[in-house]
Amino acid sequence: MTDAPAPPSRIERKRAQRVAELERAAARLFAQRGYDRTNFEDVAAELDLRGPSLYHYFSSKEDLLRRCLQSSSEEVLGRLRAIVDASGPPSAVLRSLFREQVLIEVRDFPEFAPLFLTMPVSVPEIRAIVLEVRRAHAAIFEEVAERVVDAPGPETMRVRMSVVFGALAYIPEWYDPAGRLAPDALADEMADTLLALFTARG
Amino acid sequence: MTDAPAPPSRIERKRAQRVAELERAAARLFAQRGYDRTNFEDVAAELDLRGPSLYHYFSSKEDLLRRCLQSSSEEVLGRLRAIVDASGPPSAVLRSLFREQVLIEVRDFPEFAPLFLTMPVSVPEIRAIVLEVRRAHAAIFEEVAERVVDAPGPETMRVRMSVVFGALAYIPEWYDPAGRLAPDALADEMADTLLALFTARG
Amino acid sequence: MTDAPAPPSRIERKRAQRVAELERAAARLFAQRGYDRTNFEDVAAELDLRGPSLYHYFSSKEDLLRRCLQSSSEEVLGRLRAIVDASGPPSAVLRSLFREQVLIEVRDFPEFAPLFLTMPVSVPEIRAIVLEVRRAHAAIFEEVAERVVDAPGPETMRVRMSVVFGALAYIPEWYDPAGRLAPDALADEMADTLLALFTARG
Amino acid sequence: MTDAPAPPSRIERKRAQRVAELERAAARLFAQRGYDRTNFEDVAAELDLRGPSLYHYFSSKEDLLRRCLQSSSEEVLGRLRAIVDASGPPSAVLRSLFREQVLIEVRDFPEFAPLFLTMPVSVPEIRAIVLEVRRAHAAIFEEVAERVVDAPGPETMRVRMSVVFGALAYIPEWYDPAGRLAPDALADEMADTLLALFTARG
DNA sequence: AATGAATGAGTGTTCATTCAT
DNA sequence: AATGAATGAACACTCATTCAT
Repeated sequence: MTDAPAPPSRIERKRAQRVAELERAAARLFAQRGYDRTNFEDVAAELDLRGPSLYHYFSSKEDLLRRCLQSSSEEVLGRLRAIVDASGPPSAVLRSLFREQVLIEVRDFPEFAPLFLTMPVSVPEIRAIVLEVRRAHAAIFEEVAERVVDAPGPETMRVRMSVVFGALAYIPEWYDPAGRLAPDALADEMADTLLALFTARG
Repeated sequence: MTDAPAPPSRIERKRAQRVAELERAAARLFAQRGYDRTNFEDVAAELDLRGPSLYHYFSSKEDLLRRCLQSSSEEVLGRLRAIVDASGPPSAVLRSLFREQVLIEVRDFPEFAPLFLTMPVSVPEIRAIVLEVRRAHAAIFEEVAERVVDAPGPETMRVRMSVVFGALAYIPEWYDPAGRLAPDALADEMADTLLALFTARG
Repeated sequence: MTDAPAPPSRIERKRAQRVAELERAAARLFAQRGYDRTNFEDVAAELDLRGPSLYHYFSSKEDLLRRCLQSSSEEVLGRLRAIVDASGPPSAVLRSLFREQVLIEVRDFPEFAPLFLTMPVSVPEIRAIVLEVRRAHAAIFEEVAERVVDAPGPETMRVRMSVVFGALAYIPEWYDPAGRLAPDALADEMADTLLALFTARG
Repeated sequence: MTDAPAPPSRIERKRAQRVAELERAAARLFAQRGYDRTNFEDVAAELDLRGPSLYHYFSSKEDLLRRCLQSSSEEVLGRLRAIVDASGPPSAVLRSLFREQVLIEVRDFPEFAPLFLTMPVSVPEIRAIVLEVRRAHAAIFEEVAERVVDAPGPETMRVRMSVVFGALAYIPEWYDPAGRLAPDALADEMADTLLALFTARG
């Protein structure tokens, strides 16, 4: 009864690509300057457009941010869940999660990661979205972490997880991809360091 | 050359107190809403004043933020340096630093800590101040940390320090002072966890 | 000198019909929301078109309104003049005019009547058109009315005519075609009431 | 327990006067151009101010209109009710109401009357206010009119009242205060004409 | 004929800042 | 010291209009 999902026409593909470009540009500016200090004119200028043109693709500034968050979170959470689904000893899975998260932040989605990690969002409705994504993100790590460690107290566990998330969130603030530490090396080093929080003798 | 420091008159003391109150109120709002979403009218309202009255105490909004940062950073860095100056084995000093930092964040300066840690500052000049304070803050920890650990590579050290700072910066984002974990307990737990990064067998 | 009026081709007829549909849709929205709050996108949507498509039929928004006014005023004025042209005692003609005007407003052209009567037009050029139509419209009634009444002073006449036009213009504001009073009954009642202004003993 | 109503200070009186001036200026423009075509800049310019300055007195454009409606409707309805309260034969009271209404429109509140009578309001919330005032306004006339006339059918009554309100609402559209007909003369003429709708032999 | 894309002009609104009182 | 008044700058958003396809 429902229409078969029509293959995207050439015009739809072009539009989708434009939206993706705009989201990337917007995410970069949002992360750099914060949501409030980022205006439509500047986002549009990144693609040689004028501000009001963005309204052909996004219904409002809030909508623009929402879509940045949504499309990137889907991708990121998908990748992390794929790792969890692959079998293996829990500690190996956890280490892979750490590595993947680092690579996501510094190599694959450097524009989007700060949106969830550090960008302050004053609009309450969007703040809720960010928190929800963070919760889903945290749940992935916590589920695996609990299978690695032999049950410390719940508060101890919470503190250790906070160290993990704090450390991961902090990466974009200090890591310089042009520096001596390659993304892969950072991923390994960080993964080992964080894994030790759960496997080392306390 | 300079005037002898005259003892502060009663009026001057009153003014200094007012400034301190305003700084605290402003810091609270800055941390809650971000710098851009915080306006003079609302800061002034916290002390039953109107917006323009703040110009008797601060020359601009930027100046207000700068002074919030300055007065709190002086206090915080002073307390941390005092711990370093007290003698003791490096690992004990490092642990005390961690504890102190946690207590500063959650018990003694909950209003000010987010200013350095998470508040996004788009004004470049102030961003520089924040970065400078962070650098001084980090230096205190790094100096001690280097005496604790038996020289891993510099990149390893950098990653570990980033875990420390990330974890410490993340605390205000998740810690609920009204929850089961008392500030002192959090301080101990966090101190132990972070110290293990440097003392545990790698 | 002019081209012989070629018979309208099928395409031309289709186009004329489309124009008429668009005018009716536009008139409805203009009357409902006012000229300023009515946009091309919404007018076009009534015929499952997009905004810019209207430029195939109208050269501007102002032109659209102008044509709404023109085509409806031609029809309306034509019908009223036809009544005047039919012979009969002046009071009977005047009564018929009142009836016809009421039926035009509530039954035959409910979309267009408010355009002349109540829609505010801020665009000066169009305001002039509306006023011109109103003048032609008024002239029809005044010519007959003057033959009915035995010459009261010109100011008295003017006041009475203003009552007539005011009352007629007010109808779309209060009359509910779905209510107890059928269009024909309203037309009779209103015609009698207005006619009494000119025939009753003063 | 409650504070005695403090006498308005000099500064409060000045502000109230300013608000009244702004309301009058705004009403004039709203009536002339309609709500949508009237912008803050132009309203402010009437008092040699700039647009944003109006936000010291009105919280929004909608608020400005709302206050125009409120303050004028209070005054107008008060004056009409005072006439009803004064004793006298119903037909004399009704005639006085008609006179007063005419004088309100053309002499005392020429700026405000069109707001209720002819200005189209697209903002639904304000439309409701206008309708509510119109209802209260109509109720005053209807109550007296019903005591004048010896019970025609309800529909006849409704039509006659619609003629009254239509005629009264139409006045600002055609009456020229600089013309031959003085406000008082118009008031008398109109009052007699409208009264005849209820007293003349049908 | 129809429209997706784009834009310039215009507008309501916020707010840091100035100044006279 | 405090503030009411005022404003310029900035910005989100709307919309009629143009144009290439």
